[in-house]
Amino acid sequence: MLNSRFDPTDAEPRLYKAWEDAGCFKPSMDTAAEPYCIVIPPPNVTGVLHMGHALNHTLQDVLIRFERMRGKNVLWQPGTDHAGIATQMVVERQLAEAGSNESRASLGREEFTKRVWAWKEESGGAIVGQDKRLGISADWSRERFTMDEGLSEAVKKVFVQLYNEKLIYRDKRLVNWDPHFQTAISDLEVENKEVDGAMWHFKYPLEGGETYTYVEKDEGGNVVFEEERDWISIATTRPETMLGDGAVAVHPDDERYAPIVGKMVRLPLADRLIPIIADEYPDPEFGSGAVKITGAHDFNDNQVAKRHGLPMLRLMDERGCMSDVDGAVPEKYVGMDRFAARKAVVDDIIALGLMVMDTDPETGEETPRIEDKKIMQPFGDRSGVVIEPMLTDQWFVNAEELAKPARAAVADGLTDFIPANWAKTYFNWLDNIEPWCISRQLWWGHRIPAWSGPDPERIEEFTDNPFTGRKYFVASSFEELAQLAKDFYGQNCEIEIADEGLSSFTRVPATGEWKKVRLVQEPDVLDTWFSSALWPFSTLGWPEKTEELDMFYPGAVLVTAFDIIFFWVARMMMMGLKFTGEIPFKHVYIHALVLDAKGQKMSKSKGNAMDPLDLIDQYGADALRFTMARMAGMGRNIRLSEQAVEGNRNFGTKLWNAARFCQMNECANWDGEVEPAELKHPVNQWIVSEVAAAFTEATAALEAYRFDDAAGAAYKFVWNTFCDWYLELIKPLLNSQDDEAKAETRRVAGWTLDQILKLLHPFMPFITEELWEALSEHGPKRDGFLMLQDWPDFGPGYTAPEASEEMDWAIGLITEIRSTRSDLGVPAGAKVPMALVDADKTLRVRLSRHGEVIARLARLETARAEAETPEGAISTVFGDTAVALKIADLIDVAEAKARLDKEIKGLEKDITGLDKKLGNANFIERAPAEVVEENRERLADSKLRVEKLSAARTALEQL
RNA sequence: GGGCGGUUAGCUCAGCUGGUAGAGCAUCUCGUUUACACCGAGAGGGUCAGCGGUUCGAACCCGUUACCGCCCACCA
Repeated sequence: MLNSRFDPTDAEPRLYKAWEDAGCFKPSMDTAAEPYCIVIPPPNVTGVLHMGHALNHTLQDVLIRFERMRGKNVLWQPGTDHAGIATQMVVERQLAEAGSNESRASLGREEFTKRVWAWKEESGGAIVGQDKRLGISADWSRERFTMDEGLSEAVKKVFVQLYNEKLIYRDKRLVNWDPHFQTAISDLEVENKEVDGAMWHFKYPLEGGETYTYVEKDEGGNVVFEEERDWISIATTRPETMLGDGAVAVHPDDERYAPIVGKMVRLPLADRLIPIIADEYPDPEFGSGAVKITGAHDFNDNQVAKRHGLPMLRLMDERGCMSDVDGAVPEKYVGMDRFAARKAVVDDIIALGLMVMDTDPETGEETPRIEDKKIMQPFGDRSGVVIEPMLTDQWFVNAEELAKPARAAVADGLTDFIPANWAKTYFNWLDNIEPWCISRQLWWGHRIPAWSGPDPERIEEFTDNPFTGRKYFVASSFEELAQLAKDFYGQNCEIEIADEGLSSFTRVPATGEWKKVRLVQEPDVLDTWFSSALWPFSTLGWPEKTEELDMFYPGAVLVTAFDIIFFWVARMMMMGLKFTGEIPFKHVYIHALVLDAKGQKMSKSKGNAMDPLDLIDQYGADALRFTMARMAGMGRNIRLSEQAVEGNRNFGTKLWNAARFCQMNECANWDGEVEPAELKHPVNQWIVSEVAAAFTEATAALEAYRFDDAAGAAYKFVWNTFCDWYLELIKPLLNSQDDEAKAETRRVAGWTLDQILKLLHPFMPFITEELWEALSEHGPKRDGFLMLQDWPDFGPGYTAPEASEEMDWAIGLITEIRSTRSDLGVPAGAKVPMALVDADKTLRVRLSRHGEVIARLARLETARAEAETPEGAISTVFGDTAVALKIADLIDVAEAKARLDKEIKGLEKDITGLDKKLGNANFIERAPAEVVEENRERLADSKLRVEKLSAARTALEQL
C-alpha cells in the first residue's frame, strides 16, 4: 500500500538511475519512426543550474518525453560550452585565491591551459548533475563539449573553408576592448549603462594666431552674441582621448564656424596641427557644435576619420594605460591609467588657460566650464570595466554575406519563430549586421588555425616589425599546413612550425630562394560563439557523414530565451546553412524569462535569486517542473514564487492520494482498450470521454508549444474532473453489491488513472513513474517503464454525448443543492429530504439512476421525484425543474426569501437586456442565425426560471 | 530616437475566430462524510487603463492618449 505522501528525495535518484541504466534516454534508432531531435543550448561548463536553465530544460524535456511517448525516434543532444572568458576567469581567480604566487602569466600558455583542462575535468560541468536532478531525459551517452576532439575538428574545418572563400579575413578595425581581460569582445558582450560623468569644454587655438568673429543668432536671425576668437570650443566627456585627435569637425551648415573650416588648430598638449573639417556628423545644437575626432578610440569618430582620411592614433595599450605605440602620447602621460590620464589632461589644460570659462554675472568670478552630465558608457558584461574602443588587428567573419541565406530561410518559412514576433528582431539584427570579430586574446578556446611567416611583398615591414608584413597560412592540420607553406616558399624550403615566439626565415639573397621558414601560430582563440554556431551539426558528427547527422539534422526545434537570438540563433542559422545546406532546426521556440515574484530579474547581486535545487530539495523536481510548464505562456515573462511551487507540489500529493484511493479499491490498471460504447454506466462512459478530451486538448497544446495550456488541461482534468467528481461519483458503485457494476468501475477507474499518469508524465516524470510501478503490484504485470509507454491517440469514437449530458445534469444538481444549503445556512451535517418537482420522464430516470450518489454528495436524506412541492419545502430551480428541499425548520426563512429575490432580480435584468437585443431589427437581421437563436433560448430559459422562482417565493410567503 | 510588449478580481495571469468576463493564489463562511487538511463544500470580489471610431454586438479590430516594462541605437 502506498504511503500517504510521495517522497521525492527517495524516489527521484532511484528512478533516474533506473531510467539511465536501462538506456531509456537513447534514441530508438528505429528507421521506421519519425526522427525528432533537439540540441540543448549548451550551458557554460562553469555554470550552475539557475532558474533560466530550469525553465529551458524543463520545456525541452516536456517535448522530448512527449514525442518519445508518441513513438518518435527521439534524440536530445546534451553538452556544455567551454565559455572562453568565463572559464578562464574562474581558473585565474582560483590561482589568485590559492595564494601560491602562481598566475596565468607565471604559468605560461601551455601550463595554464592544462590547468583549465584539469579544472574542467574535476569541477566543470557540475550543471550536468544538477540537470539530472530536474529529471531531464537527454542522452548523456552522447554528451559533447565544444572543445572536445570532434568539435574542434569541425571548428578548424569551418574556419579553413571560410578563410579560403575569403569569408574570414584579417582587418584592422575598431573593436570593443576589455582592458580587464585584455581581449576584444563582441558588441553583444557590451552593455551600455548610464553613469555620472562630466563634459569638459576646451579651447583649441587656431594656428598662427588667426582670428574670426564668432556669432550666435537666435531663431529670428538676430545676433545674440558676438566675439572675436582665436580658438574653437570643443566639448568632450573623455578628455584623455584628445591626445589622439585627428581633426575638429563642424557641421557644414553651421554658420558660426564657416569662416574657419579648412583652417588648422594646434592641438594642445600633443602640439600637433589638425584641420577643422566639415562633416554631417556633428549636431550644431549639441555642446559647442564642434567635435574633436579621435579615430582610434570612438566608433562615431572612426567613421568620420575614415571618410576624411584622418590619422587614427592609438593611445593606449592592452591594459588601458596610455602608451606611445603610435607616437601620439607625450612622455609625461605614458604608462598612466586612462582615468589618471583624464585627470592629468584636464589639469594641464586648465594650467594652460585653455578651458572655456564661465563668468558669474553677479560676482564676475570665472570658473572652468565643466558640466555634470549623465553619460552612456560601455561596460564589459563579464568584467564590469569600462570598455575601450580600440584600433587593433583582428579576425573577422563576413557576416553580411552569411546573413543573406539565414535571413531568407526565416522569411521563406523554412524556419519559424514561435511566437512569430521574434522574427522581426531576428531580421532587424541581420539587416544591420556588422562584421563579426571572432578573435579573442585569450588562452582558453579554439586556437585560430592560422600560422604566419614572412610575406615577400612586405618583407621589409616583416623584419622591422614582427606584427606586420605577415603572410598567413590557414590549415586544419600540420601536414596541410606544411604543404601550403612549401607550395608558397618552394618545395625545398624547410618548414618549421612553432607554437609561439617569432617567425623567422633564411633566404638566399642572390636567388631569392627560401631555405628555411619558421611559421608561428596565431596566439588568439576564437569567440566562444564560433563553436556554438556549429553545435547543431558538429555534435552529430559533422564533418563526418554519420548516421546520426543524416537522421537527426535538421533538428525539430530550438528552445531558448530571446536574449541569445543574436549571439547564437542567428549564427547557427548562418553556419548551418553554409555548411550543411540546410536549416539547423524547423522551429525556434522563444520562451520567457524567469523573474522573481515582483517581476524583477533574478540576480545574485540583488539577492532575489531562487535556486532551483533548493526548490527541488523542498518540493521535488516534479513540482518545479509543473510550475514552470504551467507558467510558460507565450510572450510573457514568468514571475516565479515559492507559493506557486508549493501549490503544484500539492497537486502531486493530490494525484498520489487519488492513486492510493484506487489502490485501496482494487481499481487495477487494466491493460485493455476502453471505449465508452462498451460500458454500461454513464459515469464510466463519461470519464472515458473526458480522458479523451483531455488528451486531445493537451496534445494539440503541446504541438503548438502551449505548455501552459497543456499543463492546465491536465491539472484541471486530474483535480477537478477526476478527483472532485469522478472518484466521488463512483464511491457508491465501488461499494455496491452489483458485482458487474463494481468490476466495470474498478477497471475504468484503473484505466483512467493509467491515462492520467501518461498525460502527466512529460511534466511530472518522477511521481508518475513511481505510481506506475507501484500500481503494478496488484494489476497485470507492467510492460516496462511508463516513460516508454505509448501516448494514446483517441479518435472521435471516444465521445459519449448522452452520458456527458446526464453527468453534467447530476453534477449541476448536486452543485445547486449544495449552493442553496450553504447560502441558507443549512447545517452541513443535516441530511434533508429533496424532491424534484415536475420532473419529466428523462429526469425521473436520471434521478433513479443517480439518486443515491446525489443524496450522498448533496447530503440528502431522500432524493425523489414528486408531482407537487411538498409541504414545508423550500424550492430552488435547476434547469427548468424546481428542486424542493425540506429545510424550513433549519433556516431563516427571511434569508431564503432574500436569496430568491436576489436571483429573480438578476434574471429580470438579463431578461430586459435580452428583450432589448432581440427587439433590435438590426441584430435579428445581421447577427448569425445561431447567435440569435442562442439569445432566444437564453431568454426563454430566464423567463422560465423566473416563473419557477416566483412560485417558490410565493410558497415561502405562505409558510 | 527606432522597435517590441504590457495595462482584465486584492496578487499573478488566461481569455484562440468579435457573441453571457475566467483560473490559481489570497480573503470570508462552513466542514474531519472510510484517498487526500499539502483536503472538501460554498461565497464575495471586475467602469477589461482613458478617449474616439468600426460593428447588430468590442476585453478582443482600428485610431489616439497616458503610464509601465524590455531590446536596439545613441549627443561628442
